[in-house]
Amino acid sequence: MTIDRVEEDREIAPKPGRTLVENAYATLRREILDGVHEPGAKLRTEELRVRYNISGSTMREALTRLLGEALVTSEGQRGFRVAPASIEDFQDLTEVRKLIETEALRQAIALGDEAWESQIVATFYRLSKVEERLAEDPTGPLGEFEARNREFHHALIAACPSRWLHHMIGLLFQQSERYRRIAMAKRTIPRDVHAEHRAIFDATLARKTELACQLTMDHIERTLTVLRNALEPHSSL
Amino acid sequence: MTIDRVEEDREIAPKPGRTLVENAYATLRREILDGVHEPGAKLRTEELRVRYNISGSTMREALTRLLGEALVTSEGQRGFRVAPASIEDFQDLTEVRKLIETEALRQAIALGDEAWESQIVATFYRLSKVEERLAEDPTGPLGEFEARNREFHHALIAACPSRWLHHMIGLLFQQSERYRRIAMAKRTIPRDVHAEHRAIFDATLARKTELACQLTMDHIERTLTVLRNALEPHSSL
DNA sequence: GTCAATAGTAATATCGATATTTTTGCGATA
DNA sequence: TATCGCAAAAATATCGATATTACTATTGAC
Repeated sequence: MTIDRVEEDREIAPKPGRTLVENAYATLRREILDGVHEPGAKLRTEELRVRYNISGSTMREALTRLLGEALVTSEGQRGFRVAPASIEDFQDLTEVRKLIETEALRQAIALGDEAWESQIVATFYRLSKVEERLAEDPTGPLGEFEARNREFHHALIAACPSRWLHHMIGLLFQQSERYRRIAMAKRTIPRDVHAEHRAIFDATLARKTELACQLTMDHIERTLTVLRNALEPHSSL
Repeated sequence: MTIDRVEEDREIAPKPGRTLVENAYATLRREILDGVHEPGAKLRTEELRVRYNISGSTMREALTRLLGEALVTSEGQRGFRVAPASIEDFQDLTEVRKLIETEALRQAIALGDEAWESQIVATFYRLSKVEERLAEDPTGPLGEFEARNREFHHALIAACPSRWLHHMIGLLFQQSERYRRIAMAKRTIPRDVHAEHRAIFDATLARKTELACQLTMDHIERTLTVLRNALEPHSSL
């Protein structure tokens, strides 16, 4: 396992205001999204509870929380596992995201006000900065990129008033994060992510609804293409 | 509270194969969906753990599970509550369901085989039976109706291959159950649910995609209309 | 040599008690 | 009379140990 090595790099910073379950939950989620725990891997409560310095029941509660986000699975009396990942799952994820995120974008463009626009501008700027740094040093701040990327994409659809659309988009976006991580590492075909973001940015602010939606779908689809090309046929994730 | 009264009616039947958390989780979920615990009501672990004869940590785990299905909320160090309900929330739910379920239906009609068709026929038959009984005795087996209704609607889209679409539809359908319960009780405008189901049934088996989708949207929308009419303006749920 | 039964081991699920935090009740002060 | 502070009470979060179940390896029978 790569756990020990990661332990050195990553400072597990338990935020003080939060409860112990919340901290364990947040940390474990990040580790799963980062691929520290491989898809399908067993998550032994004993092992984890030592790792996070909490008790058994508390650890179970954290694991149960991830269950609802479909990042871990649990079978009867045989404990927890990291949710499996497959190219088929990612393909499915991609299609559903295209459907739902474009709908949210449509609504956002129709309803967005000036505050909405300015947030898009702000998050796009911050994303661009980290993209620049990442272009120079590809081993750079991947975690920060993910955060800025999420912020930008969220800002685009922030004016969509549907709580449930937001909820599902959040869920699906998070799921995709696991796959994005692999795609960025194994990238074989060239890709100018920044250009894609700029195109979506321009189209959205110009209120060109159909163009913005089409660009968004292409953007979502592209990560799938990258991952498909990077993977040998039948190789696992 | 109405808890004591309900305790008489409902036999809490802990299925033997399952674990204690699973039982408590299943029971509590059903009670929330049935409105035993009002939206926004506090869920004290002490109270519940006595009710279900389980320990504190175990009860917390069950509650945490409901968190992922958005039936329960939790705030920092101040416990759990039943997720709030509002007409606005139901309206949102309705819109999103229209979007997602029609997409799934489209795919199902495009891909469904004979086994798919036969399952629709079977579940429609069973649903019709309970609808008949319910027409004669409106205070009848509401729980069974919900089950058959769910089975029928699931059969319609069973041929849709997208796991994620199914996952979200399940989530949203469950959420709607809380509101459906209220709508059926407070029904003020007449409604022939059976006719609606038959129309969807016919259109789907005839592979009339657009018609089936339109009927499905109307069907989903109608419960919202009923609920709107039944409610005084600004009255809570 | 394969299979089945089983004892021993590892892991999971559950419990009951304790530590911690929030809420409540009440009197003092302005 | 309002409100502020503080102590008591209630509720929540967490712990460490135990009961229960699943897994594993070994033995014995065919």
